Amino acid sequence: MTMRDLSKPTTTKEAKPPRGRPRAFDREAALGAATRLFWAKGYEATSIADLTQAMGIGSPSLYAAFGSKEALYAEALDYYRANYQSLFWDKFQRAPTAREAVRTLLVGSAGALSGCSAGTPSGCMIALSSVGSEGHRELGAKVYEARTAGLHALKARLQAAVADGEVPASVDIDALARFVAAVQGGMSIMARDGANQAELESVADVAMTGWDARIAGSRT
Amino acid sequence: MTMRDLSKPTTTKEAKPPRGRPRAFDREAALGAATRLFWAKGYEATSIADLTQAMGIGSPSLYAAFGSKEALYAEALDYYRANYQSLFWDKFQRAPTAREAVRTLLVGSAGALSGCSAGTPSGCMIALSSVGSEGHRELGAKVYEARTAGLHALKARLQAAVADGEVPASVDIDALARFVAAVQGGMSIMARDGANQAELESVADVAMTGWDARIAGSRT
DNA sequence: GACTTTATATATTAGTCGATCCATAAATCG
DNA sequence: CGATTTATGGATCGACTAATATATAAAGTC
Repeated sequence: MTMRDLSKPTTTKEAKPPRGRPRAFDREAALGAATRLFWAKGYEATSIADLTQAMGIGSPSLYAAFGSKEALYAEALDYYRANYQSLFWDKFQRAPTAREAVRTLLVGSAGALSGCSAGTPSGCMIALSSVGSEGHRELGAKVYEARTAGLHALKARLQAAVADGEVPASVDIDALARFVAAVQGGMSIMARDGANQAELESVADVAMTGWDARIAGSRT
Repeated sequence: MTMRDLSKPTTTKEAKPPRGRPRAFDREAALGAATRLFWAKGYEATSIADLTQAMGIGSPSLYAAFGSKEALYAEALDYYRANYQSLFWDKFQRAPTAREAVRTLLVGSAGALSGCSAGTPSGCMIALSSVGSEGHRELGAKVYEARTAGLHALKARLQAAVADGEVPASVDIDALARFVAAVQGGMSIMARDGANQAELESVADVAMTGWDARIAGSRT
């Protein structure tokens, strides 16, 4: 007669616990710990021993839950995008104008990348990942896709702005999008070197000056 | 009686060959090969076996000549700066104006980072190095110094431009220098993802628009 | 020539890597 | 209850890691 009795009867899964011994750790929390470790140290430099210690589990549990180090890294990339990168990309998507979208993206990046959120490494895990150069082709392709997704989002927003009349059609959309992506990537490198939020925001500020000049200049 | 007899008598070193068996390989060439391998794969992912194969020597010769993997990487950083990075930083130093210095730096970076020079990896070895995050503190400090050296050169050139009257004193020197450094760093990330020279040059072009607007805007 | 010094090639070191085996524990099913 | 299924902890696997020991080779010095 409680709400609990009716809360999930229509969902096909999760009604019954699985057959065998239940997992003794929180899979999501362990994945989060692994993500932050990969984020801070990179793929190659992070060992299974490092991971099991940070996750608080034994290696057999790690392999049972995630399959392999590569599979764990792939899941960590998804976890990062969903739980950290989305913070400022969501604002980008919701902004009313392309200019405000880019501005909030760069300013939000300045805050997030400088490591203000306690317990998170500095810089973007995806921008700074070099797993593709280290000989892991599949993971490299996944990181590459994640990186280009940002560039495509910028291009799409700019094209929409051209359609809306916010941005003149004479603007080089690709160049402007790549410029914003490059500034954001550079901010990650500087963040890893210890740049603080104010310093990164000043970069974003200059970049917005460039944005405005580029759009104003194309009207001639 | 030949020129050779007189060419180096005043130099205290290199006159005589060293005492024992002479080295059978070209140390500089081997260092160059090691540099390009570290450059392409990063420190952690490059093994001694990879290095000895690329350098064409055995591991005892490597350790006799360079000391350790870390010492070899440190020398590779110096080799990179002297033989690759100097190509576009020299132009920066020789440019008559700060604007031309920055422009030639970014355009030169676009060419060099996109891997046009045959046989060199894409992107900047120093900008993309994550050796400091991988737990190697000394090497990380060396990479950090190399990265900040570029930023300091930019600041110094801007200050000189202010003294010359090229740039108004109201300009935020630090922000502008960091902006240029960030753009250059972002270009390295894009280069590693396969961006070609024209794409990187378009980024440099937008960045220069930002530079001009920033300086013009500060006059108000 | 004998002696010293340095470099190379082969083989090997102790340690760490990612990944598993095994025995035991903890749950559901019948 | 026994049977089945899954998870865990400890031990361990072969492969690879950075770094060396040993023996031989090639140079200068005397």
